[in-house]
Amino acid sequence: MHHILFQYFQEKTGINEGQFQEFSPFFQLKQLRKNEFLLMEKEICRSIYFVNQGCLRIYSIDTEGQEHTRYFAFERKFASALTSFIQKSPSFEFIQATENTEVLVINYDPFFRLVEHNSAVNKVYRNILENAYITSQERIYNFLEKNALEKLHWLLEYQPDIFSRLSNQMIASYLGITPYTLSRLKAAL
Amino acid sequence: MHHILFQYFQEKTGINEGQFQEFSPFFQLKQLRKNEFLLMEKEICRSIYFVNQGCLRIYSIDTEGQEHTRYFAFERKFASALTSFIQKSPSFEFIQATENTEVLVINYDPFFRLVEHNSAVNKVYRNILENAYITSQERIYNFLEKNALEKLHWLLEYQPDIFSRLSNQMIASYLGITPYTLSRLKAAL
DNA sequence: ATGGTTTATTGCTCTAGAGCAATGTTTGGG
DNA sequence: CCCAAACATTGCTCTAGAGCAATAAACCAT
Repeated sequence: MHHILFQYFQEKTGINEGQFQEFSPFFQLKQLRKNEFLLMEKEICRSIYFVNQGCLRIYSIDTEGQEHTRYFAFERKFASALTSFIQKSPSFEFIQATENTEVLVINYDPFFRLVEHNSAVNKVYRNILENAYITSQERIYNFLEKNALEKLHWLLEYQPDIFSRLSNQMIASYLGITPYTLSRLKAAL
Repeated sequence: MHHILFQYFQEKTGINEGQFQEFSPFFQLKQLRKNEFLLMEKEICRSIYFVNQGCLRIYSIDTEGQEHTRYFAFERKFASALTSFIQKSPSFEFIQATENTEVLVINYDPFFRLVEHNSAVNKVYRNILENAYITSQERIYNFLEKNALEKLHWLLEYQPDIFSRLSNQMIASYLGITPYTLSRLKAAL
């Protein structure tokens, strides 16, 4: 069950199975049922998750009760409420499984010990941060520069699979528009 | 002139002056006049900059000609078009000095050699990435959850110094609103 | 299959903020 | 110190998309 994670590390760092096994026991398997939460708002996020199968949704709820989805982590993706995890601060984000999901979990202390002392984990963490940043930038510029229709086109082009696995409500909250607007735009496509 | 950078490294990693001098020659001093560019759109960003004195503005121009400012790097901050720098891809961002500015420059190859082989630089790079991500998130949630007036209040609270050093046009482009709206809101405060 | 709950669609109204134009104010180079 | 160019303010109009309400469709547990 660590096989997918090994592949991931191999691609990113070129390590072999022996080197992988030095730290793989720190990643523990966890099964989640649809809608189960890994993290609630205000809790400190103490783990990073690697999705073997399924999907995690990371979102926040603003003062008006609006949900804002930041990220959908599908297979072979790491996910965490990174700001909370890094700073050990209360999270403003929720992490929830959108379907039955299998994840590998690693906790803060072993993770950062490995970041300091294992060059493969160091490199993968750097890679996670780099990708988190780049994804985040892409999102900002999509919000700034695109209107609702352009955002929808962007999503259709770059993440079309999202439409078959997630509800319109979730997609709308990801695009930063209302489900009403999303519905109208889809009808007019 | 590397003194401020040494302080920065000392705070973040606890290294001493001897350890700092092992890599500090890779950072070279550069003087910029007001409005001078460090990077134009479509160029590949091949350096990271540390601001000794002054301010760098990182911004993009969208298809409608609108400027969007992502970041103001004041004293003691690192700045780069990170996405371009990391991926060696053409930048969609500009980097420009908003006033006469003194920076320390380090280029891609020596930088990443140091990231791999010098634990202080590795740690500082991780820290740059973590902060870049956290800042970026903060910005996304500010855009999603706040209206124009709330964004202005947020800026007044957390970065009030910006108002005395930068034009309203730049501030508006940072908040994602028009200068008209900013002007009206300020008048009504 | 069947009924009840959740989710999606669509007509209608309303508003925050964009954009233009005209005017006033600041700034810095000669 | 002065004047041109850049920058800021403000009245007015317009629009993308929010929000509500009513209806239709999809989903799920028994």
